[in-house]
Amino acid sequence: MANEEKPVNFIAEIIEADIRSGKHGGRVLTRFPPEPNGYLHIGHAKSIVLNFGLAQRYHGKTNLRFDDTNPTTEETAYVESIKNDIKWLGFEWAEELYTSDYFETLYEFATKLIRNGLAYVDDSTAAEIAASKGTPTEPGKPTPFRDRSVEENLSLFAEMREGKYPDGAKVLRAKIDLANPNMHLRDPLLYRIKHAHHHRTGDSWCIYPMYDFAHGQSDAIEEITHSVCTLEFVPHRPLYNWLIEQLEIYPSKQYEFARLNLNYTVMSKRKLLQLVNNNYVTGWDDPRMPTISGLRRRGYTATSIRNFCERIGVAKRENVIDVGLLEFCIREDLNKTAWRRMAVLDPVKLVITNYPEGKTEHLSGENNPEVEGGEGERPIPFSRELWIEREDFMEEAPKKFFRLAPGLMVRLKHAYVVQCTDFVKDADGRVTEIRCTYIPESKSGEDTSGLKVKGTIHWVSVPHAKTVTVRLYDRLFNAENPAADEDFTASINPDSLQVIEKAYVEPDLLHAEPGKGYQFIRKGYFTLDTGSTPDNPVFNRTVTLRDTWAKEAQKQ
RNA sequence: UGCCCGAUAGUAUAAUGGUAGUACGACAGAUUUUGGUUCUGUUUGUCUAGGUUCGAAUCCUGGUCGGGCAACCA
Repeated sequence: MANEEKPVNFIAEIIEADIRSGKHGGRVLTRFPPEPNGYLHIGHAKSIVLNFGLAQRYHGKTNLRFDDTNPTTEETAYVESIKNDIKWLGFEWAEELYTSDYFETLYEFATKLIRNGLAYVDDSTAAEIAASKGTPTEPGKPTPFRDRSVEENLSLFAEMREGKYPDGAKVLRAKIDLANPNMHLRDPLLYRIKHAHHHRTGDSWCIYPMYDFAHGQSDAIEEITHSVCTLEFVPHRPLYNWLIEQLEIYPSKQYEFARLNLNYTVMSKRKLLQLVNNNYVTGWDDPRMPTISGLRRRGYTATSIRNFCERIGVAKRENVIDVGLLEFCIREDLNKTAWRRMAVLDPVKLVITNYPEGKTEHLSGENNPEVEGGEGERPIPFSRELWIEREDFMEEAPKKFFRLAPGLMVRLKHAYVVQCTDFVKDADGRVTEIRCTYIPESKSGEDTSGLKVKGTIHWVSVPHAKTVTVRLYDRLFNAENPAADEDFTASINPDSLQVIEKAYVEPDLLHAEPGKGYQFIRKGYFTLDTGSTPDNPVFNRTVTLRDTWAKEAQKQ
């Protein structure tokens, strides 16, 4: 067996059984078959991790196959984004393939069915065909074209290909069973006429195969052993098998699992496209989108997404995963890898009255306390005037408030312990300045003060502070299941983006690298936005830190 | 009122006829120069009614509930 651990899910079990029994000669070849009509989202990531992961685990391979049979919605730009996302997630496909590469073969397959009396050209309109299919409880009836001769069907189908007919004039249908309780077996459509420009085949075709006459056939052509798809294709499986059998091609097998649903978001490409087109977001890669590119821009790592996909499991039961699990996964990864930096998002000035004016000390702080050695240190300038977070001061402190208030002491991270002596308010009652004294012998690393303070706060030296833009993202929807509403845009969160034009950060943050995660101490994880420039650095908040104090404060 | 799929803690997911476990969450505590991290503990579950069996989450039957299936989309 490929490895000693027990199978990770029911599909892995099937594969192991197949390997044991020698089916497919013990070979494992899966495929990931996106349609290039949109960007990949986190639901696709589940499928990618499943398909590529299964192949890796059992020493097989995975093909990337673009299911491009509908030229009116598909574009090369989508192809590029999809390839980029899969690579970024850390997977390598064996072959890059396109269903459109098989158009000629597929056409031959269709003529074989016709020759065997198993397919016919139908001149009925879409409405007529729909009506003649019956309903789930009533059988369908044949249309007047069902019993055309093989010769007539053959020449008509050839004429369809030649472009003799306009869109919708004729279709090719399989001749199966109009009374079958499975609607998909009631003479399904195989080919339709579409005089449309295809992103790869250009204008060489004006008839295009339907999904059911392309997918299984492509699987067979590639000799895919395990064709893994989502639950909505379960009723297609009998048709999948029927066509493979009649065509006498490689017996690929289809297996279905439940797609990923995440609460507080939408996952259908149609809805995501709507968010883009109606400018609810800035694009497919808006950091609030559940797309791979959006998550990446938000600061999610490939590792965290892969871990998430493994942790949610694979089964056939409908499921809704709590977005909190995704957040757990990114925090888990970034906690171990992100370099710590200090940034003040909502500043108020703190003056250390007993610290010499004009003096600067160069303190230092480790980059990553989670790693032995801290991955080195960066210098942090310290002076008499500092920016601190407005929420870290209260005129009157409630119980268990371990921050600043008159008389209270806190440690300034990587620096000294200070005690609040006084504060200044303006005419509107807004605090404009907090005054403290510092304890010189409490310096970090050489503290001889013996003081034990409950709280530590972050800060940035006023004269050394750099200014950056910070974008605070929150969930895009307030409803747990936005798609359940008649209009899913009704529950869009109006506060899903808060822009801070001027946040103060420690100078070293100007050396931030694109694609790297940073923890703004006590505030959350951030990453440089793709639109960031050296002149105007922009940081996106990936996720906040867990905040048990916020919960406590709410109780009070 | 046809066919198909499913039902295990709040959410997911394991247990493949033999002690219902794991993760996230929640709650409590310890540690902490991040109210972060880490550690410890607690909490909550087999849809229902029968049947088979020494023994059923697992097998069988009925029911209930949820989802899917009729696009010239995939």
